[in-house]
Amino acid sequence: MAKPTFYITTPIYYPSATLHIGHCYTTVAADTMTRYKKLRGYDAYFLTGSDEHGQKIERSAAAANMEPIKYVDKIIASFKELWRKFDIDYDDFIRTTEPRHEEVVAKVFQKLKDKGDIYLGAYEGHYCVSCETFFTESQIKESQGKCPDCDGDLDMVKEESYFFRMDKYADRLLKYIDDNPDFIQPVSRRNEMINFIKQGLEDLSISRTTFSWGIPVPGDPKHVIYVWLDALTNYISALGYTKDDPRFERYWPADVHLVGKDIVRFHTVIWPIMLMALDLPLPKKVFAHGWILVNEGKMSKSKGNVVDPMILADKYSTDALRYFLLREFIFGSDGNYSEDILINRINVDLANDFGNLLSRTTAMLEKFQDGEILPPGEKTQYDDELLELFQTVPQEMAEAMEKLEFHNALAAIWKIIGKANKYIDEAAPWNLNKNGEKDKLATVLYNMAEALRFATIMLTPFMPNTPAKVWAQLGLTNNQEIQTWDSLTYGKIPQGIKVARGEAIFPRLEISKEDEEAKKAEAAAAKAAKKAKKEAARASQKAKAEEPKPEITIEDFAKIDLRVAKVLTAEKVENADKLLKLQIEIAGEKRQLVAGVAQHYSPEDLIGKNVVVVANLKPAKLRGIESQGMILAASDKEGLELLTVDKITSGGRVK
RNA sequence: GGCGGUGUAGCUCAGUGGUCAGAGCACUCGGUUCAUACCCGGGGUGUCACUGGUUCAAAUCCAGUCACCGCUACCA
Repeated sequence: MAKPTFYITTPIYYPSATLHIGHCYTTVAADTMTRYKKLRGYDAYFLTGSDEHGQKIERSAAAANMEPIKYVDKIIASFKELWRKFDIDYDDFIRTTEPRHEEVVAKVFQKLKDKGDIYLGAYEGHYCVSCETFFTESQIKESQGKCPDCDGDLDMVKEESYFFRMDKYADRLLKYIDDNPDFIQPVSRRNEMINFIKQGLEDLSISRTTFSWGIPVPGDPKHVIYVWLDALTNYISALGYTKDDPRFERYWPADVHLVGKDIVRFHTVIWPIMLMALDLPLPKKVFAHGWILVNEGKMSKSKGNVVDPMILADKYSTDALRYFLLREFIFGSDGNYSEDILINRINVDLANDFGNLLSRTTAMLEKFQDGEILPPGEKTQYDDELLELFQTVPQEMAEAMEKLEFHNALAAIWKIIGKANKYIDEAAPWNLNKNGEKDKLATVLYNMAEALRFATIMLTPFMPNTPAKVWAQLGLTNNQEIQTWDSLTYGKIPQGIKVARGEAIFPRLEISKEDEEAKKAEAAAAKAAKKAKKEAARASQKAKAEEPKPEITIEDFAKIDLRVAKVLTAEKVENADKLLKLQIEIAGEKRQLVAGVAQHYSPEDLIGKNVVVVANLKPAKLRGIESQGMILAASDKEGLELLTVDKITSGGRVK
C-alpha cells in the first residue's frame, strides 16, 4: 500500500535583509511537522524557498553595484546556511528566479488571461517601494502620508497594469470557507477573512512597468509580473505543475501552508482564487501563526530589536532553540521573547527535568547494576501511574500535533518526564539497593529507562540531534527497532543492554546574581503596576463615558474658520451609502465637499440650504473625491441634523 | 463607525453552570542524596475587569460599562 502523503510549506522569504528568529520559528515548525509525519510513516514533503523579484531587490542590487541575481545569490546562500544550522531538512528549496518557477508563472498568467480573468487597466496609488505595496488614501491617513508598514516614503504612481478579476470568484470562495471549517486557522483569522471577502473584492493589480527585475508578462514584456501572482505560484511550480511531474499529482493539494498572520489574506483570498481560476484543488489548511515580540513590540530593523538566530545558534544548541521556539510560544498567538525567558526554559525543562533524568538514570544503573538494564522484576506500588502515561501520552501528543499545537505536544511529553522524576523519589532506588531489594530495584531502573525511551522517541521530530546522544548513553544506539513510533509500548528494552553515562546533554546555563536580583525587582514592580492599572481602570469606568475635552483658549478656537455656505448642488457618490458630493458657495467662492450624511438627507433636501462649514480644513479625499471642508451637524443616537441658518447669507462668520 | 477577539495568581495560560477556582514558571519553607545547587513535598499569592440580571447554584449564561488587541471602512 502506498504511504499517505503530507505536503507542508513555509512562506518564501524575501532576501532584503537577514532572517530573524520569526522566520526561524515558522521554518522550524514546518520541519518538525515534517519529521513527525515521517515518523508516523507518511510520505511527507516539505517546501521552503525565497521570493527574489521586485523593485526593492533591484534597487538594493544597484546600490551595491551588483547584478540582481548575483546580489540575491549571496543572500540565499546565507538562508541555506541558517537552515543547515537548524537542521532544517527541506525536500525542496524554490527560488522564484529559477527557470523552473518562471516558466510556470508565465503559463499561469497566460492561462488566466485566456480565461478572461486578466485584463489591462491602469493603476494609481501611493506606493511603498520597500514593502512593494500600494496604499489607499485612508490607509495612509494615520501614518501621515508615510508607509503604514515601514514608515518609509511613498511614491505617487500611476501606471498601466494588468489586473486579475477577483470578485468573480468571491462567492465560490466563501462557500469553500464555509464548507471547510479547518481551512483557515486559527478561527479568529477565518472570521476576519469572511468579513473581508463579504465587503467585496477589488481586482488585483498583477503587473508593473516601473521596474524590470521580475518575470516578463507573456506577450507584453514591458510589464513584469508583480509580487503575489509570482510568489504564490511557488507552491505548485516547485512540484512541477504543468510539466507532467509526478510530484504534482502526488502532493497537491497542500496539507498545510504555514504563514505569518500578516500574509493570511494573500493565502486565503488571492491564492485560492488563483487556484479556482486554474481549476486546481485548494490547499487543505492555511495556518497563521503569531509573531515573536520583543519588549511587547514587533521586531524591526529601525527599532534595533531584531533577534538574529545565527548569534543564538552560536551560544545555545540548536536543539534547545528549536525546543524553546515550539514550547514557549503558543503557535497561533503572539508571544514575548527575551534571552532570560530562553535561558529559563532551557534550564528548567531541558537541563533540570530531561537532562538530569538521563543523568540520574544512567548514574544509578552504573552504581547499582553495573550499568546493565535488567528485566523488570517485582512490581512496586508506584509503577502504575507511570505505566498509565506510557499508554496515554503518545495519543495525546499525536492529537496536539494534528492541530499544530506544538506547545501542547511538548507539554504532553513532559508529563512522562515529570512523572519519572517523581517516581524515582517515591520508589527511592537507593533505598532498595541498600536494603538488598534487587528485584524491585531492577523494575524501577527499567521503568526509568523506558520513560527516557518514550520521551526521546516523541522528541525526535523536535530535536534532530539529541536522540542519538540519549541512545548512546542508554546503550541503545544499535537498537533502532525500539526507536520508532510503533515501538511506543512498554517493555521493549531487551536484555543485555549496558548504559554508558556521558556528558550532560543539556548543561545548566548560568544566570548572574545581578540578573536574578533585577528579575525580582521587576516582578515586584510589575505587580504594583498591575494593581495601579486596575485601580485606574475602575476610576475611569466610574467617570462619565462622555469625558469633557481639555480646555482650550479663545485663540485655539479662533483658528477654526467657520462660515455659512450655500449648497448649490448635491448628488450621491457612486458605490457609497453614506456620502454625498456637494458643490457649495462661500461668499462667491465655489467649493466641492463630501459629507457623510446620505443616510439622513437626500440630495434635493440640501440644495439651497445655508449650512455651516469649516472653511479652512485641510482638503482630503474620500472615495477618491476631494473634499474641501466639512459641514457641521449635530448627532445623537436618534439621528443627525445639519446646522443651518435662515437669514445670514453665504460667507457669514460663525463664532 | 462596523465586525470579531481578549480581560482568571507577579508572568504564560487552562478552566463554558455544581466539591474551599487550577497548571507551569517565579517566590518561600521543608525533605532527599541517584543526579546537572538537581529532584520531591508543603505554603501564600486571586473582590475569575466592573455593574446589574437569570438560577437552588455563575469565572462560566444574559444585558450594560471600562480597558486592550485584530480586521475593516464611504465618519473631513
